[in-house]
This record gives sequence, structure tokens and C-alpha cells, in this order.
Amino acid sequence: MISIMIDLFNRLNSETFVQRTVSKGQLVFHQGDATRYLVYVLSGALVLLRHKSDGEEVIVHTARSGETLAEAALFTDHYHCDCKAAEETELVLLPLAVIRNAMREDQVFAQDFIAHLCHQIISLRTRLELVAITSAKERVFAGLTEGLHTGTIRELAAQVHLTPEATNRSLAQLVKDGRLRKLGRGRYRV
Amino acid sequence: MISIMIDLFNRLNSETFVQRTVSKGQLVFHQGDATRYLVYVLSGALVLLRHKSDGEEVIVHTARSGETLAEAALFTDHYHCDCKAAEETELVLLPLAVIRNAMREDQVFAQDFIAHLCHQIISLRTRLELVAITSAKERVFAGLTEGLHTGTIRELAAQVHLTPEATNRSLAQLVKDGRLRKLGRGRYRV
DNA sequence: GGTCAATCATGATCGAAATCATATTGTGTC
DNA sequence: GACACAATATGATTTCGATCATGATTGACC
Repeated sequence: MISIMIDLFNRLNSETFVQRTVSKGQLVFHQGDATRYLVYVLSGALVLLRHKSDGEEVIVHTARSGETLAEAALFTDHYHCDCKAAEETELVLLPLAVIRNAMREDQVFAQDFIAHLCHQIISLRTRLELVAITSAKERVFAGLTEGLHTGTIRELAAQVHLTPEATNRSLAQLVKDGRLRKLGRGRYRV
Repeated sequence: MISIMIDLFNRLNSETFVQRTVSKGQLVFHQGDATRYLVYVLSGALVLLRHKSDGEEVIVHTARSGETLAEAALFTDHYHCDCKAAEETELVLLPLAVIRNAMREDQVFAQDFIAHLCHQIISLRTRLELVAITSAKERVFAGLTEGLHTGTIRELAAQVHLTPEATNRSLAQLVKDGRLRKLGRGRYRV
């Protein structure tokens, strides 16, 4: 999926888009900035953040490898959120003008971009149903089945919206039930 | 948003697509059926269902007014889920061949369809963050702020993935806190 | 006006996850 | 090899939402 998108973007005017590495905590854009880019994540994670009236940061979305974000930027003049790297992240900045032009003039691009968006919709729906599972054990199992365990237990916990403790206990219980195999400390497999 | 999509679909070969009303419980398509249509919801609600190995039904997604569903059908030969009306629903069946042709040959359609998909992504992300709020009271408040309270308390509860009792108690507490106004039995306002 | 079903609203209880705390382990650095 | 640190793993307690139950209200139907 990622390589399809790379091929897709490579067929655009590749002089104008920028591949970058941003370190953890670094901002990609600020809320209120004029919209210039769609952002595509190669590896790592970006979070979209809003600030509450009391200054607290609220994560509106986490984008991971293979996802675009700030799609709203295609239709608005200013970004509605901050965008920050949750960990060291490799990304591609895609100028909106190039994207819009390609949507108009490159039918293959438009179709493949539609395919990409449809996959994101499907993925988000799957995630929504997962997060709605009330049982921590079943939610963690669904998370592993869905291939969400790629990094640390803390990262898995963040993805399934549980505390690390609840995630750990669920993993331990699933191993005990014979539904998961423990490969080592912090590493589990369906 | 809905009327934009109606205009959009009306510019297609409207002879070929079908507007229908389905009653609650009626199936629109079965898992395994050959994919023929994209489904657009005018009013009511459709659920996508999978069957677990023990025969239990799992709701994979609920589509409401203004949403398309079965986007995966654009890319697969067979539907992966059953689709059933959760209540009396008015919908439009859009032949995939027409959609695919329009994507290729009608650039305005392709762009507007991209806009529609982007809005669904944004909406799903918002909903995902809402469902992940652990406090029932805050989740219900976010739900009302987001305009999810359009029907019964039961329907609101289903949208925010809480039980009707928890939703009711949260609403009562929010009124007591002065954060919501109660307009009548089962009717609340920010 | 009476009946009925569905929804709203509330009460009591229980279990699970969050929270707070602590011990252990693995990795990176010196 | 020693040390520091972060993550994993586990323990104890608290909180809150799910569950089960019941009464009240409302709208549709006859």
C-alpha cells in the first residue's frame, strides 16, 4: 500500500515535493498556518493536536505509516490543528496545488487517490469498532489480530486506547488462555 | 453535504441508479454477493455486519444519512459483509460500473467524490477520538457538541458506544452541572 | 378513554479498567 | 562490569460504567 502511494506520488512533479525526517516533538505545521501541503507518512507517527481553552493539548488524530493527513487542507485555507511528530518520522510534503492539478488532469492519479482514501475509510471504521469493544482483553486481541503490535507495549496501548497496565494484563491473560504466544519481553504474536 | 452528493449523482447516468426505501431488518446485500453497487444513505441507518464463527452478528460499521458505504466494493469482486437496515432507510444504489466510468471520464465527479471521501475520513477521525474518551459524561458532552443528538436517547447511546442508562445518567449530570439544557423528556441542548 | 409498547429515567449491584505504587528487566552509555 | 533509565510486569485500591431490575411517561392505535 505504501509503495503504491510512493509510485503514485512519484508520477507527479516530484521536484516540488519534499521528503523529510522530523524528530520527536517537532512541529510540521501550526494551527492557523496557511494550507500548503498534504502530508504523507512514510514511517513513524504524526499527531494532529488541538488546544483546549485551558491550554491542554488534545490529540485529534494519529497518522502512521501509509496514511495521509490534513485532507481537510484540500478544502480549506488554514490548518485547523497543529501537527507534531510523536516519534522520529519520515514524511513527504505534497504541495496542494500539485495534488489539485493532478486530480484534474491525471485520471490515473485521481483514481488511485480515491483508492487510497477508501482504504483509509475502511481502516478507520475497523479501528472505530475495535476501540468500541468494552472488554480490554478482546480489544487487545483484536488489536493484535489487526497487526497493531509493531512497536512497544505502550504504543499498542495508545493505539487501542487502553492504559499500558490494562494492555499488559490483557496480553498476559491471552497468553494464559493459549490465544497468544509470548516471544519475549514486550513481544507477542497471535 | 447530502444535497451536494445528490447533485453529484444526478449528473451521472441517473437512469441506472435506484432510489429505494428498505424497512428495518431488511438486507440490502449479503456477504459473498458479487459487488454491483455503492450504497448512499439518504435517511435512516444501515449496518454492515459480519458473522463470527459462532454465528453471532458483529456490527462492523453503521452508515447514516449522507454517507456512502461498501467503498471496498470499488476494489473487490464480492461484498465482505452483510448490509442490513437498522431502521427504515432511504438509500440510493449506485452501479459500480457507472461510478468507475465517472471517475475516469468526469473530472468534476472525481474531484467531488474525493471531497466526499475526505469528509468521511475527517468525520470518522472525529468519531474515533470521541469514542476513545473514557469518561461517559465527557463523551456524551462531546457527542452533543458534535451534533449527534438528533433522535432518541437510545440512538445517541449507540453512536457514542455507551449503554442508554449511562447516557441518561450522563445527560442528567450535565444538566445538573449547568453544561446542558433539558428541553423535555429525552431532548437536550448544549 | 383505554391499552400497549417503547423509551426515558432511576436504583442497586458487580466487575473491570483506571489509577497509584512498586519491583524487575533490558538496553544504552561510560 | 557498573550505572542510569525507560519499559515491562505485577500488586493494591478506587472509580465508574455495564448489567439487571423496576417505575414513570409518552405516543400510537383501537
